[in-house]
Amino acid sequence: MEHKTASADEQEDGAAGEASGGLDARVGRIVRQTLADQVYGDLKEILLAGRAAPGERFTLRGLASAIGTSAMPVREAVSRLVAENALEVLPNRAVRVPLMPRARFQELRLIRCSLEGLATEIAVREATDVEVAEVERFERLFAAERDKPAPDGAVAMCHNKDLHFALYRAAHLPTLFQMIEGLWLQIGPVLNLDFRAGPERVRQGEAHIRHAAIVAALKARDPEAARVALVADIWSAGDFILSRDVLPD
Amino acid sequence: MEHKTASADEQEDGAAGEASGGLDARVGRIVRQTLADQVYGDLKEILLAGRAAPGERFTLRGLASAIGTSAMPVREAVSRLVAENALEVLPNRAVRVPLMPRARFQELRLIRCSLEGLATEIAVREATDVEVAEVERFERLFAAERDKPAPDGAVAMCHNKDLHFALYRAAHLPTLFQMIEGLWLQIGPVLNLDFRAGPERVRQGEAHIRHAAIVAALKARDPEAARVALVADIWSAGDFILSRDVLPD
DNA sequence: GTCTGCTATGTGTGATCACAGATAACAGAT
DNA sequence: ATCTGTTATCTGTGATCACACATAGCAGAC
Repeated sequence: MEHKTASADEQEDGAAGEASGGLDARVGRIVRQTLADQVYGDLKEILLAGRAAPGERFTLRGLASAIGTSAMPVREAVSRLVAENALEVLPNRAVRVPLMPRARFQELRLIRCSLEGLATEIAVREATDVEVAEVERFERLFAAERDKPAPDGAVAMCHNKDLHFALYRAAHLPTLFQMIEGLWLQIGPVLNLDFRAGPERVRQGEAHIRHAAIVAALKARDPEAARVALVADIWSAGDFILSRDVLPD
Repeated sequence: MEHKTASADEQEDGAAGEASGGLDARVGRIVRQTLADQVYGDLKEILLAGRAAPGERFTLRGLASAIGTSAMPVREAVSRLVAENALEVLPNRAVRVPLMPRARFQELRLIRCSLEGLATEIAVREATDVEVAEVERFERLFAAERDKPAPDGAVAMCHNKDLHFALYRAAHLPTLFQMIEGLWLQIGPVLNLDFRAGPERVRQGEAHIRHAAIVAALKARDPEAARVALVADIWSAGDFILSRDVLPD
């Protein structure tokens, strides 16, 4: 029915009176942060940073006591992560970070190429100048880490993530961004295996070449070239991981 | 570390003894069905079938008493749906099925073209003969409903969904399929607006043309043609909804 | 009549308790 | 020594209770 009038007004504004002038305009909106949201964010960060190994198991009560809350918020956070395939519950009701069989890894790579390629194309067309500059900044940070005498894999991985995410954010498509984030949540634990493989990975890898190509295409506003470079980046990084024999099946 | 040895064995088999011969091999595995899973499935079905209007609000306790359980399983099910953007919680902590602003609808259409296009391409290459036959069957059911004197929009919509999902399932990529399902979960409530627009929508729509093209390309094993036809299907259906003025913003 | 402030009701959130089932350690038999 | 059956502990699941907060309804003042 009239779902249009039913809402869309209680979304942003709470003050029904005058819009500006008084004290009302100066107080920042308080953001509700439930405990479950907090736990969810923490687990997400752990997964994205690759600080959890595939197959690693944990318990609700253990997490709860570690954080200092009851099991309830943890339960809710885990439910969300399970819905996003970032965690899984075994038939025995045990919770763990999912394994990554080769087939699943290849499927995720395929999906990533499609979705992140799309985001890249659009970002190249829609990015503001400051967003372009930010992508370029992370590209330089990554390159700088690579050229160090003793590159730190974890730091490089972080810059890599920031570079990609800055690019995808520039597409200004929130749902697409969120879906990509969900994909990274799933591959995070294995990407970690890649970047912690040792400094030689960062050195001999072709990531910096792809990154340079992406940034060049971005500055030249060439969507197709950017997409091709990004797909090459994803694909070659995947090949490296597949070439090592760390994935089961 | 050795996450490989840590598991992958307690996944499928519970019997550690001999593989066959005894009674063990004949008993079917019991599937655990938690209450939360049940509620989750129910809500999912409601959303997919379009039996919930955008903006519609509900309460945990209300749902719980309607189903006959406590609020806890409902809470967990809602958490998952929220994580998938199929439901949303307002800052006031109210739960509702999300509104669909035009921009969001267009974004989802874009993502759908990318993901469902990918699934279609692969399905055309990977589908078995029985899967091809099943897609064709749903295509005929849809066409039959369309040619009736008084087509039923809901029935047509159901056949449409079955047709698409049978196609995507034939790609044999579980994660991709799940992501597409998540997208349909989000557009379900507005797709409903489309198909309930009246019989003339089913009649004058170009869906059946696209569907026929998809099936033809599938049988001819022409992935690119199938993808093009599918994208055209998604795009034109979206245009129809956009042309009506039911979406806010 | 309109607006302000209070009150009552209902909501989500989190804690705690009870229960079914799974894992693991252990005792006994072969 | 290996295997089997038992028991003890722990884990997820669901119910129930307590609390903070939002909304709606109502009374009072201007």
